[in-house]
Amino acid sequence: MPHRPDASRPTLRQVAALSGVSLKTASRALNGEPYVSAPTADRVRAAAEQLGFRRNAIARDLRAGARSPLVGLIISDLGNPFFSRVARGAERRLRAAGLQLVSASSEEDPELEQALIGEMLERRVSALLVVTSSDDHRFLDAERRHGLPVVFLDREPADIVADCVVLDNRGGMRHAVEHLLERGHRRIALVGDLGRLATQRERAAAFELALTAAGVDDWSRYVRTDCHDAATAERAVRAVLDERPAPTALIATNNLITIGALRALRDLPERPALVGFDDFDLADVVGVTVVAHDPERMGEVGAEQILARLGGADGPSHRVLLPTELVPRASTTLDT
Amino acid sequence: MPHRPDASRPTLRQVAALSGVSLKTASRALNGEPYVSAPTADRVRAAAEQLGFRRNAIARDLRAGARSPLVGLIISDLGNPFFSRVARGAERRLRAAGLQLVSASSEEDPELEQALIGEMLERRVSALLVVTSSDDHRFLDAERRHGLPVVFLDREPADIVADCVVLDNRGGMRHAVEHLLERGHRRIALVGDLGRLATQRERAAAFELALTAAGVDDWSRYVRTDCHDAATAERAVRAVLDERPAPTALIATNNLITIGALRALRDLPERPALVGFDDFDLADVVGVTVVAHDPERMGEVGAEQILARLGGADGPSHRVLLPTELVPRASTTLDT
DNA sequence: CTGAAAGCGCTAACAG
DNA sequence: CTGTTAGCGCTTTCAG
Repeated sequence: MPHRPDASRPTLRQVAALSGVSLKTASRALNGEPYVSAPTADRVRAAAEQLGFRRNAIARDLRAGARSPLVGLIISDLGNPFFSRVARGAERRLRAAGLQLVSASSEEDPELEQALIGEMLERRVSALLVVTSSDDHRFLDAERRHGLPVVFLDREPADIVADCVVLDNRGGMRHAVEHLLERGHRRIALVGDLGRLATQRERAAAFELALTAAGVDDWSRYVRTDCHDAATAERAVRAVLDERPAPTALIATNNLITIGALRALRDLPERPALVGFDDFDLADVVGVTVVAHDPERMGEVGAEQILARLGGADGPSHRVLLPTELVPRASTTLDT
Repeated sequence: MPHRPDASRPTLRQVAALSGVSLKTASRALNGEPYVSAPTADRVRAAAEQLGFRRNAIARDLRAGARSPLVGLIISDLGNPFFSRVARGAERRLRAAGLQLVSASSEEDPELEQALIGEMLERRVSALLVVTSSDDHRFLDAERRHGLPVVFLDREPADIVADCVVLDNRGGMRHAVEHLLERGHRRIALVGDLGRLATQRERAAAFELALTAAGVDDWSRYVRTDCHDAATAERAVRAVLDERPAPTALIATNNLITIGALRALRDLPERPALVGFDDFDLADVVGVTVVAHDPERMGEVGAEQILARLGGADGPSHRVLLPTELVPRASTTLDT
């Protein structure tokens, strides 16, 4: 089918002309405003139908310097199930309020993140949800002061105070460590994501704290970080298992790392215990103990904060802490 | 942080005023157009910076009846890893061409799908990528004729001829069946998705064909369809395994169904062989034979077709068939 | 190199 | 109930 570059679409003016009314009357009829007689409205609607008219939202949004009914979501990677679920939750909640989600992946690159946010600001999105990879949020703060609701998801900014929805990373990690300590493990390895991510730092700090509190002080030799995909994690796990004495248990700080760990452990005759942060689709089937939480809920709560701000809520910044739950499964309850 | 409803943003006019030039000169400077002296340009840029100016893309796009640089993607569920990967692939390819992806979930509801498409058309997206849940595409066809590039992903429309990118569903299913037949299976169960989906119908048809060709003719008693989530699939699998004589093998027609099947099979003393359509994250670890393919590639190829059409390509509709590959793993190669 | 005028398609005011 | 006028913020003519 040939693509005709600009087969011009009918405008409201043409609909008005065809139905023999003024522009404004046509506008009123199609927007279901009051003060249009039923027959007139019908005539206009018929004309619109006949011409295949579609209101031009660009023009509509421009009117009165209005913002568009779009809400931007910046995530590190749409392909990661954790983030795609966050997106789904946000989309659902926003749609119910008549807003539409526009998401973009920053690929964990602060510069790309800034560029994407810039594009969204130009598009005059009504609000922004951001899983930040950056540590400099001054320019966003300026936008916020300009009246743009911004909610940080999953990763709390260190340099500004803002609305955010984060997981109970410390509590989750503490439970994971205690769970292993209770089962007699003392040599516990930690395989983690990029050290510059807030979530990662919190989880690592809680790991250290819990072990130190239990009197374990050579924990640091079993720590590996900066694994940002399953393949890197798989190698890191193999490496840390080569330490002597070998760790008897392993904590993976997110879903991707857990997958890498499972690959590394697959063919081992004697597997260390494993706890993964983030629940995932087959965790129950594979029998992996996890620190579970609800990614969709994160998106929903973020969307709700946005809606509250758009509705005029004026209070101080609000920080929502989402709970985590340790789900014990075979990877820590069976002896290998 | 208080949300000031319309703390008006600076406009180009204000930038021009501050830098003492005309509107048009400011516009030229900020858009890097030629014919602006370097010092003038610098002055304008400084003023823009100082005011925190951001070009208003709504106004820009309106000018010249232009379309927005947005491309719409309609998928059934952003939360499904298959579709989120398709989205990622499309996003990446489009972004490289300066376009931005806007995705929305139709939740497999034809009416919602149509509403979402309508919104995108109003927003004047440059093109549309759609995983359709509907069987009526006349209105989309009208838009196509109006000059809007539309590419169907994963599911080919039955009622119109259009650009599309689909999997080799028949080939994939045939290989799955043959793989099982070669291993001596004759009683093969099929657990499938909603019967109204094109992919599902193709896969089911190929299943029937391959079995009939092999002389198996009581295949239909082992077929269960309309499972659209893991929980339903799990129940369907349990039910079909209760048939007597029981099936010795099972084919799950997509990733969600495979997950449900794995849950159903988990505690069985004697597991039937299993082949799943769609590869998934832990298929290797769990050892599930799958009909694999590349969802990101689907998104990329779709995006490329869009770009070609936007670039003026004028040929007839193009149908791209993406290959599938049978990846044998323990679920069909080990005897239980 | 720079500026003034016109207008994209629509809706908010204000008349009739 | 309906029509006219103005203008959102920007870019495109077309003159300086």
